[in-house]
Amino acid sequence: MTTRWLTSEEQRAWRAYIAATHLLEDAIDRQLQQDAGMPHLYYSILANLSEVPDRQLRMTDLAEKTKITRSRLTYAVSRLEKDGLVRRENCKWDGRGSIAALTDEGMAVLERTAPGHVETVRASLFDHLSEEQVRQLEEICAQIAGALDEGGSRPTPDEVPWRRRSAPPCS
Amino acid sequence: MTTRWLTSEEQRAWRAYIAATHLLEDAIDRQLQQDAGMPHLYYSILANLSEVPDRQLRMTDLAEKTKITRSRLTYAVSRLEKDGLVRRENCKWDGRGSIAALTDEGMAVLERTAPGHVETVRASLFDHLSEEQVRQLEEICAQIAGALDEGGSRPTPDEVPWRRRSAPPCS
DNA sequence: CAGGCTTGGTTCAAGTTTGAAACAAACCTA
DNA sequence: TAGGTTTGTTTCAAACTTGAACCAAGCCTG
Repeated sequence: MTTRWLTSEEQRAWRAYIAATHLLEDAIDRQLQQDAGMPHLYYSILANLSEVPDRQLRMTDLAEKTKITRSRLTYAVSRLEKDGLVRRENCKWDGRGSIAALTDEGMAVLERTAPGHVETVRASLFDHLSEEQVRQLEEICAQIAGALDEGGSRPTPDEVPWRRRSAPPCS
Repeated sequence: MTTRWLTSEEQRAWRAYIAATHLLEDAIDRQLQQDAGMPHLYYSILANLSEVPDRQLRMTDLAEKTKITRSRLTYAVSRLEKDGLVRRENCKWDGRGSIAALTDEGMAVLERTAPGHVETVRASLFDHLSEEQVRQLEEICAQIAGALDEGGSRPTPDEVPWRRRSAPPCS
């Protein structure tokens, strides 16, 4: 089949998307590196842990939540562990498993740096969008994520007792 | 001032955004790494060069267009040069300047791999959005990029004769 | 036109990411 | 229950990114 090239409308959207994501990523990373001494991804890991019961998660679940590869997560958690913000434990129910748990210090860092982070997200993103656009953005991103996430997002196994999931709060 | 936390609407949008951008980036990178042997950024560099008069650009202009840092660009161009896809030249008008020029081989690689890339962008992104949403996405991203790009996007100096700019085509 | 500031690029070390391979525990299935 | 497959995680080397120096070449201003 001959290539379905992008329409000029799509091209503009794609280019704007690339530019916006690069710039936004840079802004967020720069601020967090400054104020929390870690890149955004690492902050996200802490944030995700903080919102879950017992503030701990199995590596694979954490990778799934943050949409990153396992090896990337392993590296990140190792660094965070070295910094004392996360502790690794063995999974009691599954000898293969490994659990990342937020330490008190990790929680403290999170609490201390969250305001600055949120402020940056606001200043970089939401301050420039109308409420309507925020809704549109969510819808658009949810659709994209949903489509690309097949296989990763198999239905939550609530019937499996030892694998709790939880509800979402912050960044 | 007390922190303006995100509303739950904003939180959902932010999380969806993070997920979507991670997943999309991964999908695009994976495909290009497979089929073109280079990550998306490197492909973008070639693409940007291909669309500009004479298929060459000063490093700083190229960095500006792709929204990346100069040092990142230096590294990338070095690799592309090693691969024979880009050639470096000295800027005739400015002794400090350095120019990256797309080689014929670079152009060939681009032409060979563009269809697969476009197809992936389509399959990963546009196929999941309505025309209306594409417009919304562009508007949203343009606003974000515009806001974050101050200082980088000083008015195009058309009055400077030796620094041509040009119109945009593909990815 | 000398000294100093600015601009365009590169370099370097430290940190991060990638993807494939290695391991080990758990889960079959005959 | 032995052997083979799947699943959870780490490891390793190669590639990439970061940010702070650094080096030149232009651009003042006195």
